[in-house]
Amino acid sequence: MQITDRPLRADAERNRRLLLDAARALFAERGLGVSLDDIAERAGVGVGTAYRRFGSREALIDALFEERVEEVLGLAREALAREDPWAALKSFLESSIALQAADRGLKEVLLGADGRHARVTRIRDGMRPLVGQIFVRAQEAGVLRADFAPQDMPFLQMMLGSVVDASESVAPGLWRRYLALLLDGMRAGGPAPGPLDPPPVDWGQLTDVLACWRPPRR
Amino acid sequence: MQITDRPLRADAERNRRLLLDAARALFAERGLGVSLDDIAERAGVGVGTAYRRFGSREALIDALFEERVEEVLGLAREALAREDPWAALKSFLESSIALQAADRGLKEVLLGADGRHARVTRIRDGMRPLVGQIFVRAQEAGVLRADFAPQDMPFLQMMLGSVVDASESVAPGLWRRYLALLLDGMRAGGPAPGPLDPPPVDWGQLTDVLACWRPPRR
DNA sequence: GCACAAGCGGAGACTTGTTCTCCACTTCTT
DNA sequence: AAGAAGTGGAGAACAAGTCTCCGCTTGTGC
Repeated sequence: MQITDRPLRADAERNRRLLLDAARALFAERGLGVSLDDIAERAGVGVGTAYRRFGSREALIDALFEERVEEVLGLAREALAREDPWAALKSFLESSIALQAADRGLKEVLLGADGRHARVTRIRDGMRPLVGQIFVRAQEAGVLRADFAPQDMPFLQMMLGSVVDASESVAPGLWRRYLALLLDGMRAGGPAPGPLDPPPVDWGQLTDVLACWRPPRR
Repeated sequence: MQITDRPLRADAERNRRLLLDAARALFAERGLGVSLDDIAERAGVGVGTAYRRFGSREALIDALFEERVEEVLGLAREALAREDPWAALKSFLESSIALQAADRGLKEVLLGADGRHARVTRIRDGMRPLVGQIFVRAQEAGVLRADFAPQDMPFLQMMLGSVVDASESVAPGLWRRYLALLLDGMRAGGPAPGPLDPPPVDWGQLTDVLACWRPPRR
């Protein structure tokens, strides 16, 4: 474990960056489950180097996601900045799922496999009031059904996340179809729902999707 | 591997049943991932016995789920027997998710982790026309939105399945809330949606749910 | 340039968790 | 009572990960 803050030698610093970059790419594409060995290989350095630099996979994850907390909170703030309360809700859901679809690792950090961890509670605490505000505003404007609650948010993420996981490689963006469906269910009053945007997958694609569906761990 | 069909000795037959029963219980509660060793332990017999009787975990799974295909198809037929096309759709969704919630192993077989397998295609082929009929009937009656398709069905199962997995131990039946939401999104015309039936989880429960959420395998 | 602390690579020890084998022993069956 | 059938469970074989160790290499300061 590296503790001192004496500056690293130039080559060591370069390797640190290579590792961080490799980790970011691998976490994004395969989730937090990737081994430090895999990351080291991708970075083109030995495993030993990876362990000397970060001590453990956990520490590397912390180093990586530290910087991204703000990015996520930013999406909520951006959504809140919109005039129209419904558009705010919609854009928040859309952008946060898109972020999750683009980065499996981030999704796993946010949904909190391992909720005890500080990195999770930090994000969650920052998020809660913002999400609350988005919801309340939409409900006061009468566009979001009154029996909906901010606690429902993570479940929407979960549901759409499961579609992302299953279908992203076969029909990327299919999740938007089900987001549209959910939004129609969440809408109170207002105009008739628009058409379900991405069309459904065809039977062949469906077979492919199900062929690589995997049950959740444990 | 047991191939001959000469009748088993009485004690061997009894052990076979014990194993099947133990497997059924364990698959239901923990999914297809349980090891044959675990099953043998639960059954109160040695591992050797389990392997002599079934040859492999796969063979045991086949033996077990063989008999349940009909049970699942039965749900669809039962739903189709209903007068009201919307009630048929609703009850089919409800009963099939309830079945999945009660039996993780069955869910994994149906959603097809391992779609190449014969047991899956059998169910799927039997299911397709029935689901198609339920959908078409609801659409012709003008109660199901026209841009919905039978291929959407497995994704509904997936989405609700992810809620089941995450929340069943903390807030059993919470999935009904999101089923109600989805149904409201799927409905065309007709009466205003009823209230979202189970209320949302509270913040404490949500923390518990997220604390044991696990990302999908691989 | 040279000395040497800092850093490196990656084989392999260790861990955990499976699947499956083997065979001395026990139990049914006739 | 004999012997065929069946049993249990230690442990071999494998898989996939985490992390250590140490001989060799390299950047840095003088």
